[in-house]
Amino acid sequence: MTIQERTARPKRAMEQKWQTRWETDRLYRSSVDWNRPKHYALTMLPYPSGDLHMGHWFAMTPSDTRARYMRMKGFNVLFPMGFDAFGLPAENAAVQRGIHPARWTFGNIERMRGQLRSMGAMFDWEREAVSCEPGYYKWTEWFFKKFYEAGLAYRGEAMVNWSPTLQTVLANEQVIDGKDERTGQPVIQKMMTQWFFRITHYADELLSFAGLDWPEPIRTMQTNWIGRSEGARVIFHTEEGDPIEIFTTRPDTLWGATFMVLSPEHPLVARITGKAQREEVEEYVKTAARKSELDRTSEEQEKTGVFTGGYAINPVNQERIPIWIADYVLISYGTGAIMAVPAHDERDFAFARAYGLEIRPVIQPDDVPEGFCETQAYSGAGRMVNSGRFNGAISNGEKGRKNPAISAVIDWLGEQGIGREAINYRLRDWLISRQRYWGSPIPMIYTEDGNILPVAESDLPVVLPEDVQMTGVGNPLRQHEGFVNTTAPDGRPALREIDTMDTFMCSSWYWYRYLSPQETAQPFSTEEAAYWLPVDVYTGGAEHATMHLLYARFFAKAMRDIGAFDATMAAMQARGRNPKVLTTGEPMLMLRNQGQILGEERSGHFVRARGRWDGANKLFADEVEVIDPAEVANGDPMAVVTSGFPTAEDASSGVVTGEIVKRTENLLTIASPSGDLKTVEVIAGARVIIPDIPGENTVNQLKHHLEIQRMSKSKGNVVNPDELVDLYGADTVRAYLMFGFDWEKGGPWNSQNIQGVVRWLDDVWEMIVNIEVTGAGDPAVERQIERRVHQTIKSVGEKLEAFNFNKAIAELMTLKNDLRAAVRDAKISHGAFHEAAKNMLLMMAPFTPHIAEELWVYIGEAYSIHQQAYPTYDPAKAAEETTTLVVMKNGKPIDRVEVAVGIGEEDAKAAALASAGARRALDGGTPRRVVFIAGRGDLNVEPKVNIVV
RNA sequence: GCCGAUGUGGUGGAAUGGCAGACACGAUCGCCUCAAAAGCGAUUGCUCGCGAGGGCAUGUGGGUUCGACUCCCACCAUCGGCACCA
Repeated sequence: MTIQERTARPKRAMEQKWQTRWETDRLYRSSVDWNRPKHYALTMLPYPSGDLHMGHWFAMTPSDTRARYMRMKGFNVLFPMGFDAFGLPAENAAVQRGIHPARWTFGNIERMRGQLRSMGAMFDWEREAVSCEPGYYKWTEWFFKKFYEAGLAYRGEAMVNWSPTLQTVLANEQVIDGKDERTGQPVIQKMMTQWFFRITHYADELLSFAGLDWPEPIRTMQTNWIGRSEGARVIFHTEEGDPIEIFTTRPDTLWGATFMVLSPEHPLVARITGKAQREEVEEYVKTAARKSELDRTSEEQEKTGVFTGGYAINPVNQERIPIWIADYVLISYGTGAIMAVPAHDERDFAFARAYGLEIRPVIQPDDVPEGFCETQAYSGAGRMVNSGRFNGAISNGEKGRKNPAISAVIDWLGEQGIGREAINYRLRDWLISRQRYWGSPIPMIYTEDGNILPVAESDLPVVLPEDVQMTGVGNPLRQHEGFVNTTAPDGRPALREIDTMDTFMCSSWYWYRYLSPQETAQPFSTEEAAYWLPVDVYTGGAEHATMHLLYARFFAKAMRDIGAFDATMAAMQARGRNPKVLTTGEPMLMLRNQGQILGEERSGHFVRARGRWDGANKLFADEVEVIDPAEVANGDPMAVVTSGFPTAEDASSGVVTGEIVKRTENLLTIASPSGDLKTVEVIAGARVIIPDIPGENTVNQLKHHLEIQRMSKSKGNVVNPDELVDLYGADTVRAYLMFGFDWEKGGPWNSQNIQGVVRWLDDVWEMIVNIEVTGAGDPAVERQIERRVHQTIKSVGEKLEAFNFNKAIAELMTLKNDLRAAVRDAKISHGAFHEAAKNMLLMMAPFTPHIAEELWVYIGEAYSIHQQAYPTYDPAKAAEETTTLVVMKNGKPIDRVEVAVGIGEEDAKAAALASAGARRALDGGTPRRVVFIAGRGDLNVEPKVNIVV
């Protein structure tokens, strides 16, 4: 070994050199090649919010690593990228800063393109798609039109958050505590006619995940979201004869219905309300309109409701029962009305108790005495009672037809013409209308004589006009006459639909557009689709579990049913590929979710603020002094700030001490040693002393405490990837994100731990570039290195396939440690070292593509490393000769014995019992039992012997 | 509230029911240096013991098992989603 003159590991310049070269060589352009197996790797596309943040790197670079690995394993890989570019933040920017949504969006996209390139990912930029470009949203509109023509889109009523002040609809996130977040004015719930997609048509199909490798929790969440329940629809009538349809999963309890409850929005409410109750009912309806659905259905809420004065007739026994309204019944679920059976339903029970309504048991459990319904509802099995002809029928606690009582009652309801068997879903149809400007137009027109017609295909896209006034009041499209006024096919004037589409619509089909983003004749190219579809692996955040991923599945099924895949399937057939992968209507075969990167915890400045008290909790400060952490001897800054003051918050002293937990401009919130929060207003011209920062200090330099929470600009806890890339290089940032976290879990950012991957890459560089390996080498050490290389080839591959990026890098670090020890001890020849280094670089290439390429070329191998195959695992070379037999006493290890791999049960037990640890533990006695656990040579699992005493 | 997940050293995290803490960060000590940083070497879950060697430890409390971070039951805490943020 010879130490040469050291060359420091280059970072940004070297990385940019390779990025340019790869781009020039079109290394990552992917094209159809029927002679090679394809792999479509997709990662969720970003919303162009301004800057790429750590979360994007965390989502995309591991996905890139896995895509690169698949490429080295021989797949023809497609790994595209684009922008989900319509949405609310662009409108907010327009209203708040007067910048046009389009300019804001495209400016951000341009910026983010550059940031995405710095990752060194293998994105095929020729396939980039941007959802707010007419070439893209033409097809979003086209899908709407096709769905409409297929009966999958319709007009219906839905509640919106209506701001009377702004004359506009607000998003849920814009409503805080029932008030508009911007103006603080009240927001009401209002019914509005809007466009829906009939996703419920596919409810049953969406419950099937056959052939999909999706995480179990996601499948469970989707199943619960769809919420299929079996039961019956039953028609009650008011005394006046108006029908009220209800859905129940418990028709066997119909005889226990002692009242009905309508949702406050139910259309019959006004009709049945009696004169005496009118005022109270109207007041209640108004109050309910101010509440969110979440509040209304919360079990913690006190059940509220009012009597309408009306009565209904129970069709099974002709009983007259009162009709109430209550906000725990939602108009959007079932029929918006329920029969209330307080004896056998928790919520009905709580309501009946609160308003003194009758509770009548109709299911009698076998082993519980009479009066069992006095303290809580009973929802278990039993015999029907108080139910006329059905008395004695067994209700076995099962749902639907599996319950004999329910089954018998359903049949009887049908015979009597009172009701029928029915299935209800919690899933609601997809409301796609948005009363916003920055979205894809809905290609529909309204004629003078009241017809609603789709825009002709030749007239698509309906282009979003650019010359609008964004004021935050009203809908800008309504005020745009050139947009609103159009002509019907018969030449007469007509009005355009001014609602635009939910942005989930744009993101429900983008992976098809990636196939051919320049295509003008159809949404995607048939030839590309026949080769690449479906997506093989989709990665993204688990927060999209239900909505985006259900919409994506719905879209694929709807596309299938309108024939959008017919040509593609024919082309597949012609190529000898089974088109069945498209007939299932499933867009992605495999799904994996990453966790979230959170902000790093940071303590705030510990300060002494001096000034004048204004009441007990507020101080006007003319001086704020930060305690220098370096001066804190015992590590407790709180003790230092309080020292020297008799009482820290002594009213006469005019001093507040403690940690800044929050700062808004010149208002500080300070947590005092006792834990009390004090407000300190730093007056203009106050002296601010921060020892760390030389010169004159200002209040804006004071740091407040940061909790571990989502990174966001407003919280001031954003870690900027660009700065880290400048400092360490993209390889290091990529590797750290993959090594420092469990990818599926995420976690708080830690700026210290990145040193681990810095040293890893430094060591690899040092070993290959700065040390000349000479000498003969030690055959035993060289054999051991070869063994470790092959074990690592296997484990890194397995771990990457399983998305265990942190474990894969740990394996690579371990291999580096072993190789470095061999080099340091001069136990390896140049040839053996070269072979090991070559394999190690090939394994590193997917993770750290730039340094791998640089060193690959440095050791004299042919460019590019990214066109090489992943090394082949040789079990013979990986095999161990000996292994450690673990001797245990009652499951706890007490000794270890070196034995041959594959040792048999008898030999292992004998060796274990002969060990020093076993003799000590047994102390001459005999074990009660001896258990042998065989080793697994292929998995490097050691054999064990458990001695039970 | 409902649905889903998570909980392991000072920190990030490893462990098909079979050696808990791999791989790292940090810390401590030593080497190098005029010094510092970097680098190199060693130690590092807690605890009793001079030592050999014990005991205790995976959110809490139970259970199953020769053996439980892992499986089951109950509870606590935290995170994601709840239909107009994306």
